[in-house]
Amino acid sequence: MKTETRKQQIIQTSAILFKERGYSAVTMRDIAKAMGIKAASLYNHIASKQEILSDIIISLAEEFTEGIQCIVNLDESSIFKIKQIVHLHVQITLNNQFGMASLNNDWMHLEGKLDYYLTLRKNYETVFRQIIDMGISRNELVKGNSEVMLFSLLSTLRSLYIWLPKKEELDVDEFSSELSSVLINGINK
Amino acid sequence: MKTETRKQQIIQTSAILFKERGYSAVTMRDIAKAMGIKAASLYNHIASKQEILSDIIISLAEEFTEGIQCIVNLDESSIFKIKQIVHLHVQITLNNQFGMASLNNDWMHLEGKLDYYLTLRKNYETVFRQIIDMGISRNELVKGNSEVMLFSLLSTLRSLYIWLPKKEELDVDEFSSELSSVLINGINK
DNA sequence: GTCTATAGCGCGATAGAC
DNA sequence: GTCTATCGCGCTATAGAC
Repeated sequence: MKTETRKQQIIQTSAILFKERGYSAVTMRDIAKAMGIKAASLYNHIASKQEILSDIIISLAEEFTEGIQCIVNLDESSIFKIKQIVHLHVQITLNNQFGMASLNNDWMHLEGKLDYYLTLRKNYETVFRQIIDMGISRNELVKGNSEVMLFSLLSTLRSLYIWLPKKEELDVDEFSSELSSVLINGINK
Repeated sequence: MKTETRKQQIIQTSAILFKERGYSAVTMRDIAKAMGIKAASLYNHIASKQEILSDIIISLAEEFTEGIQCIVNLDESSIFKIKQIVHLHVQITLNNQFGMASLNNDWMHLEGKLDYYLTLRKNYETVFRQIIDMGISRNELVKGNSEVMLFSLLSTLRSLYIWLPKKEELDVDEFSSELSSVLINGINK
């Protein structure tokens, strides 16, 4: 339909503002002003402010879910799978720098789709945990607290949206493997 | 003064709500209701909603600044200093679980003290970077991208407030050294 | 130190003209 | 598809009684 591109413009503009100040602090008037139109005009393309947030977050959450499902089914070592997960996060974050802020910080403001989001997120963490546990039992990863490993890896990957924009002329594959190296091998000489 | 404890109750209650929904989504009526009083009564103890946020964030930021200043001046290896930084984050986060959410997510809503906060944060990151760079030049850390190391360490440490509350009967020193091990030595066998 | 009442403003969203 | 005008409501903060 014709309004689809305009709707995408609204969502993209909103994501930029949501990253700067958070969903609750951004008004429909702010979004409209950033697009050079009046707030009332937004409602020809979207049903509500809530729908904007929902579109941003759910599409990203589904992208991560699909990505990790592919990775977990590979017939590869856990180290390889973790490197693929790092690459997945770098890739999605580079393509959705602004939306990632909402995914991380504003999911609790979802109304209709909160339960769905929580299911996706829980599933993602469960699959990631399985990959780590498999690595430990196969002797590919150190015997340690797998919860601490999961926490450390996920915290770093979920914060990429803050750091990646600061890097100019970033080589995706190079950065991805540098980050994998730090996460997997540590920083100790 | 007499109102000091009541003011601290307001700040603590606010921090809990700010962690759940963010500064902008929490109203003075919410805070008052959680304390069993009316919103107008809050203003006998605090000047504005902004003052609550400012108190939460600045006191924590100053605590981190003091902590890392002590650590950087130690005559110890960079590995030891990094372990001390991990311990600093675990300790402060355990004592200020709720406030840490505001420090991480709501600093952009500071008004009067935004510049001061940004100075403290920049200083913290600079000192942390110095410790890492010193470690590399002294051959204590692997030769690699120090920005990636700093990013990875700080992301994990700044996310502790999300994970630590989920751990029951946590042994601080044990968790702290498990986390240090994962961050410093990685997860590779 | 808490209350009721309310000022003054901005919010999300709708109606209807063009 | 955008506009002006506006509804109904909730926001932070203040005034003044008790």
